[in-house]
Amino acid sequence: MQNVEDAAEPPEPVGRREQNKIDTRRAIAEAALTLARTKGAGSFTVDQIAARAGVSRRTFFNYFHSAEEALNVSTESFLELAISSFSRRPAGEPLLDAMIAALAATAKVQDLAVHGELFRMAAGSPELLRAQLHAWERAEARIIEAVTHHLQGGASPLYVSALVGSVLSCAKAAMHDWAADDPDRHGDAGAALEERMVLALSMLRDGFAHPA
Amino acid sequence: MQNVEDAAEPPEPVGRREQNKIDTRRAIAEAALTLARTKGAGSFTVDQIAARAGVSRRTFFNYFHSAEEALNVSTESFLELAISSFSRRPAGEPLLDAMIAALAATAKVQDLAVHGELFRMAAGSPELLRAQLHAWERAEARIIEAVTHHLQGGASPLYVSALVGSVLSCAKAAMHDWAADDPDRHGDAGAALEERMVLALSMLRDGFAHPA
DNA sequence: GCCAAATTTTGCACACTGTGCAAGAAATAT
DNA sequence: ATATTTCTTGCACAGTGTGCAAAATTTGGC
Repeated sequence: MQNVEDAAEPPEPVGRREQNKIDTRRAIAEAALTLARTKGAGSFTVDQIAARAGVSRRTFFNYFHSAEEALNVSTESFLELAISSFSRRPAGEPLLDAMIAALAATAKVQDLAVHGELFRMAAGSPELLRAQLHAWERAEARIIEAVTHHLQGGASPLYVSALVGSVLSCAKAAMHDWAADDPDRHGDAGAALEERMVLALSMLRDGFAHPA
Repeated sequence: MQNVEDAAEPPEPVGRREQNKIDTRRAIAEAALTLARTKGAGSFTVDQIAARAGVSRRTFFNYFHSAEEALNVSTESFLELAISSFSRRPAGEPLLDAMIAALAATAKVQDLAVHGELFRMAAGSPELLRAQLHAWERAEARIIEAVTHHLQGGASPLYVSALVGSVLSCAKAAMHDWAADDPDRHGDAGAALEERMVLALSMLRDGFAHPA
């Protein structure tokens, strides 16, 4: 039982400590999601999550500040991926193009069904909604920082934050619209979401001149 | 003590019941704001608010769901005003123009210093930030509804929600930028905020083509 | 393999939150 | 004046979130 990790990561010393933490985190998040599916968004307790994940109540709070935060792991990772995707765009590329490309790419990759679920759940759970909004807000702050750095002083703070906010609003609108469609209809969910992302961001680029 | 209200409102039967509720609400909100200023954003309890407002803890919860909600009365009323201002715009007016005008008008009228304060407080209090984001979200939903109604089916849901989200993001960015400036510098805060609103929304109308 | 140091988990205590309920107080209607 | 509606309050109760110190686990040196 010693060679658990000799396939993928060369310079990654994944000791048992870190691996255990990752596993625990995942177990908690999964437990929370299962409970949300079973009993509904705001209708279960931290104790239930902890029990299902096989940890103590106290340990749960070592990983998350609230039940809703545990549910949003998926949202966070989506945004995380979008950010890293953006930061890997070529330097000269126009901002909006880079953002569109990054978001569209992310829409393909991610485990999308869950996001639709979460979006819909949030409609009936204020606490969950607040947590999601907060996650987007944190992502926005990070993207603003990245873009500011990317433009190297070539734009006012107001410009950057208005731009980033608008882009994320369009992405959110796209996800909202996408999630509102009945969940498991046509085959490629990724394509459907990507299409809407591109569409919404094109509208933005147009300055919303044409009510398409 | 019988003619307490015979000066301004002709057809408004403001009974003692309603007036008391209004007063209580205001007293609670003020108490919360005072405490936030004194002890810091997340560093006081509901009991303290209730005590200072002269009501029972239970009554507090009859008016607000949380301490943060009580703090956000001001934010809510700002958005409320913006919405009603928008809905009074002439029918033929282009959407973006109407929204710009509505927000700019609201920026002048409102009791602005408090908003700056709240924005800055939110930076150090996750719970308050979430509450504010939630307030904006609720306003967004209402505006989307208003705009949809205003356009009478002439635009896709995606267009409307992307547009409204972007506009509000710009407004938020403007307030953020405005609040970040040192609080009490030049005379007319309203003008400063209005200017930024118009600026940010002009950028939006440009499709953010020029990094001004 | 075994022990010491570092880190993580856990139980416990404690202050605080948010809500249902029923009794009491205040405003309104008759 | 009194009956009725509406608001306030106290109480109970389940749940939250965090500090703290005692286990339990992992890591590294020998």
